[in-house]
Amino acid sequence: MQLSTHTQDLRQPSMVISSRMLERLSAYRRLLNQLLVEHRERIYSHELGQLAGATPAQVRRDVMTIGFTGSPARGYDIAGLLRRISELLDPQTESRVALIGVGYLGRAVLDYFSGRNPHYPIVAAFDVAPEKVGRVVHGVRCHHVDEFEHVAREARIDLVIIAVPAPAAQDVASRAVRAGILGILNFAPATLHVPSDVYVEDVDLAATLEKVAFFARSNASRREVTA
Amino acid sequence: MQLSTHTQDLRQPSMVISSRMLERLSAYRRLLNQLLVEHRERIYSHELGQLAGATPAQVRRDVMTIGFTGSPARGYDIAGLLRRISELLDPQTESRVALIGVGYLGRAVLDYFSGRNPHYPIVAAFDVAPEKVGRVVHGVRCHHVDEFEHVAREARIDLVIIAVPAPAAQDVASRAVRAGILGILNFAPATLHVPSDVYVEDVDLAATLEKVAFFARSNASRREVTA
DNA sequence: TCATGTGAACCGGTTCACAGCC
DNA sequence: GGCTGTGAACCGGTTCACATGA
Repeated sequence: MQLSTHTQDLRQPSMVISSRMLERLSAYRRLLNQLLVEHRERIYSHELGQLAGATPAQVRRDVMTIGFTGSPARGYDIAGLLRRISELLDPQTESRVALIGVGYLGRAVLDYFSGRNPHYPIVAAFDVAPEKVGRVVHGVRCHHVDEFEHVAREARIDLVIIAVPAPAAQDVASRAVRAGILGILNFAPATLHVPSDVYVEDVDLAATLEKVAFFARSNASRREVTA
Repeated sequence: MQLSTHTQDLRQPSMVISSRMLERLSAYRRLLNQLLVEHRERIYSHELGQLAGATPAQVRRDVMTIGFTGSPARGYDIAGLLRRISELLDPQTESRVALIGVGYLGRAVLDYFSGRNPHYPIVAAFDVAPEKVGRVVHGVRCHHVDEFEHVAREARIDLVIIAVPAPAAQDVASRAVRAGILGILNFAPATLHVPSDVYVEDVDLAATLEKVAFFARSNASRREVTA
């Protein structure tokens, strides 16, 4: 019999949350927060769905999956649902983040995250350029990449954001893995090869723009055909 | 009987390319390009799969879907496959892009794309800050957002990249739609409501980092359990 | 009446497994 | 033998449709 507290205390034992669903939960949370600020108290699945760009059925399914319950008469309690989602998404302990690569994109990322979400503080930055090493950018000290393992263990880094040129990406990823990090947000257009217990999320800006162009075009030709 | 050239000439009549598959095709292309530079001529599905982080079956299925054929004895011809993928992904006419929001992220995007891919030139930027309007950033002139419709029609903009604060996002998106653009790459953490023939791709950096943290954590606890 | 909760059907995408061929 | 090409099975995620309840 298991009596000690453990990480599942507040979570359904066998709840499986997919990547897609996690994105929706993020969106719901953002919207519910806004609604709460506007002193709105309750909401129906079709309203939240409309706001989040999801179907009512999907909202109900998501809410059900995370083990929250509304009432047919009054919909969902906004504050309660918000609490439940945050309980699920926010880590028990903060996840400490390092940025590798302090170019334009890296600085944008620093700016974007600095002071934004206390659950994911960026506590160190790394680069190879001598003029950047030693500097403090957006409140974060920049170290040389060669010191990564040392500094990362010291600062107890859990996650890294890779914003280096593609040819350097695998190298810094391998360093990060050696330093025991658990997850990577990769902006470099390169496929990272890491052990399967390290989670990698790729954000390829060029490919994303290509995608927009591609589907925008196919929408356009559909428009021509139907016109 | 249809004799005139039209956009389907080089494409399979009823080929359906999903979002996921498009991302893989981008990755294949990147890798094939590299291989070609290294004077490699042929490649097997399991090799390309390994490089791209896909299964051999998936590579074969993708190649089949785009109507390219290899040989069991020698695998795929790299140059030929590359040509076929580019034929599919690259637009017949360039897609002209505008950036809205010239903050850190906007500038990073400008830097990232400036001179990179001639198929998607960023030809104009927009902001509301008086000190930015009129300036030239990374080779792109910055206009006031109020002039969007006028400038966008003049410059024949097809796509916009939105990098403004969330509260301003819907407004600039609506302007863009009114100006007749076809696709939006949206970095603002807001759900954009646009007509269904406008393609929107959201990139939410905060949510993405949250996702990495979430799955990194669940990997970690799995690691503890199996350890 | 109208909304939630949910089993069941559905759908798109992935993987299997094998025929055909060098 | 080992690869490609591909129908068929499979799987996860979405949507349907209806029982239930205020």
